Amino acid sequence: MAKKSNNKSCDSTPVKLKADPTAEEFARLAWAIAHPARVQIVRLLIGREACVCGEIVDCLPLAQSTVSQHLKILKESGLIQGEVDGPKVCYCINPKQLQRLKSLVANL
Amino acid sequence: MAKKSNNKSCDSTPVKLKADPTAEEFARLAWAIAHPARVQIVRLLIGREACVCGEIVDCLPLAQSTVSQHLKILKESGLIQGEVDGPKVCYCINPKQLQRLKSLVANL
DNA sequence: CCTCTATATCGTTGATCTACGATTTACGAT
DNA sequence: ATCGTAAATCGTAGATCAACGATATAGAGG
Repeated sequence: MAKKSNNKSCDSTPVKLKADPTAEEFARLAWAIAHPARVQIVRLLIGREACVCGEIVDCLPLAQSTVSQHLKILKESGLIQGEVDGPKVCYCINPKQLQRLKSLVANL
Repeated sequence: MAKKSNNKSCDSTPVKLKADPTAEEFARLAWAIAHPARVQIVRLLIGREACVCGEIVDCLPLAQSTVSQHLKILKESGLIQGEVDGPKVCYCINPKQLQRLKSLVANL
């Protein structure tokens, strides 16, 4: 292929950046925590090791169904895990995925 | 066991968590970078010191107006800065705000 | 079985995002 | 003054989010 007459490359990339899987993973994780309620939930779980869903609901000024939605989003991102404990559900941080997020941000 | 009629505190917080300014700042910054295109823009600027808007557009598979929108979002978050350079605009990272993001995530 | 509690899911509403083409604005050069 | 280029903004359409109340589900206990 002929070189472009006007070299409009960025860095050493000759063409447009394709969908970068790392960028997408980064964006997915960043988005999961990109809401004040979810930041608070994550912080709460980091500080408590584990927490029953009802306690989380009591800590936030949101309806139970809304909190449940946020928990679902965090769970889908892998940042937290939920474990059924009788009629309740106990949530905790997933240290591995949290570390992944920290690593991605630290290496920016 | 009597129902904990009023003691529904999490941790040592006696009542519902109010809107936490730090959580909101965190969410705002995380949200700014919570899109693959914005991740790529930030990475590009970190690796290049500075970059003219047109080069960024050429690096992404998006229309110029869309890239301009993403740049605006990043600029509003403080993560990047734009400086007019003749008819062009030169963007660069704002190291202070990037450090703020890193610090918030690292201290999770 | 029935009931109570805890949680998830459904359905809806309004707000916000994302993308684009078209237009406008700003600046340098002719 | 006019033109051309670079960038921002406008206007719009479709998708997704965030919040809620209502409802469904699952397990514990009477």
